[in-house]
Amino acid sequence: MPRLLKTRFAPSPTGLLHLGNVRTALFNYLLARRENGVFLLRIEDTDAMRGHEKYTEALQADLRWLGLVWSEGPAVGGALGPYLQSERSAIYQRYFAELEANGLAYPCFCSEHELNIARKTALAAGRPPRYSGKCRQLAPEERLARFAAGTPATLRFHVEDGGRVEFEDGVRGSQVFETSEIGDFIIRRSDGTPAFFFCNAIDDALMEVTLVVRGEDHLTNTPRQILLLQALGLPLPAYAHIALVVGADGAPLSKRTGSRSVQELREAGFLARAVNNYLARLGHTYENNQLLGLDALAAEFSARRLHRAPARFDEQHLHHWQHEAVRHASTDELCDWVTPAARALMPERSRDAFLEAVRGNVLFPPDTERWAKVVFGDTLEIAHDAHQAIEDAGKEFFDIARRAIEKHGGDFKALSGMVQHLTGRSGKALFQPLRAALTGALDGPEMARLLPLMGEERARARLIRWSNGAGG
RNA sequence: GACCCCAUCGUCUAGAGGCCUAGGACACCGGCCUUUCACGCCGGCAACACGGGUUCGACUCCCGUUGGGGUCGCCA
Repeated sequence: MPRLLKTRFAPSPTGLLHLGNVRTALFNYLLARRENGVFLLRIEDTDAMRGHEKYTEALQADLRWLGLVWSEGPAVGGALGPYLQSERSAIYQRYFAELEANGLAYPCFCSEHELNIARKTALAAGRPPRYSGKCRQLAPEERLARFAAGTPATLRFHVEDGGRVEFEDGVRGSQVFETSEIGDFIIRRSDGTPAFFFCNAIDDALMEVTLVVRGEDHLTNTPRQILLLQALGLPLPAYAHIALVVGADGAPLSKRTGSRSVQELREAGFLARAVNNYLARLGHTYENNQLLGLDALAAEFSARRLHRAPARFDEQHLHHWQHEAVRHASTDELCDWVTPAARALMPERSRDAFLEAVRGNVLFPPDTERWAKVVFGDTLEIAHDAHQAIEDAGKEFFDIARRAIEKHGGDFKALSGMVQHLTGRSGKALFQPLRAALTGALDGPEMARLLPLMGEERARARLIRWSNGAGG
């Protein structure tokens, strides 16, 4: 009988969520959703660093913004909580005690400094930088003496040499690791807090997570967690390690290579649907090239369709999905999305028509504001090339244009037709100066849609400005 | 350094031995639409990292080389 699929996202609130993080969250969400399973959120705030509450809140806001709702975790609860690791100390203590009682873990008195030196010497000598196991040999009385002296101690999990750990990775296939390559690792820090390898694995088991989808950076750490879980007799989840996202230069994602936090993307005006569509296709493939909603994204998501090589972040692709998202957004959505200044400029009754007119030509809210100013604003900025086009057309041209607008109002086709007829100009020579004087630019949305929104008075004034002034 | 993972157009990718004259998307270029530009629509350019095998046949399998990524933390 197959267990209900339960995936999880277990971020550490040490900073804002970025593209790589949130992609992992998305994949977990999509998998759970496709199977009607559970998507769980757990906050790994063990080091209790300052500011973590701020980030805990921020990460939940980011997830909600993207629509990646969790059905178990902080804020929504669940039977297997608490879902903040900082509230689970008592649980961890039990397992530490069990491990120690069974002789599977031992206190280590080596100082950080000492360990660093050992690691460096090992590396320099071409040996693997693995813990020597020094404190494992300590006699009981020696341990007692150190404790009595107040020497700080960590707790190490003992990994026996000569074994092997095998598991099936959901995206990489079967994996085999020798235990001799692992070494004893720390599961409790000297300040008593649990280390990542430990609480992460324990919680997955205790919270009944059935599938762990995480970055490839955890692949070679997986055998440690399996060993731990086996030592404790806890159930093992299935694992799937996804390739990491790298920057345009192929190096790990950094601010330098365009990696931005989800918060920054949202503030820049990216639409959640654009981010989701981009991320779901980064290292994964869909037959459908249309903009998809989360449910459609989930329906065709498959771990088998995940590419195993690191994927490069490409801003152009993100922009493509942003363009699609803007194109398909409802006018209500767009109205919420534009800048407050643009919103203030748009008259209620021409709001929808305006948004429909410009949506194909805008990517971000400031772009919309630009057109709102052009269409509804009183002053007009004229770009250099536009100014040139106006001058080239000459004053007589605008005398005629003025008369045309007085006759035809917001009917751009009739207006331009009349100007063509009376000036003999057509094509570029006809439309560019008209567009330049009316909008201050040589490119933009269809004039036939902008002019009626602009209103006859505003348009007329803009044409008169370049004419001989007669009839002002 | 050891171990692990990976390698198809510039980028994201399809491809599970003959369906490949290597398909799609983004970008780019061209055309159409629009009496202008943009939007939209249509089309084009463009890749199997290299070297050995295995096979009647290799993008697909094996080995090596090169390149990239990851892990080996009292970070998660």
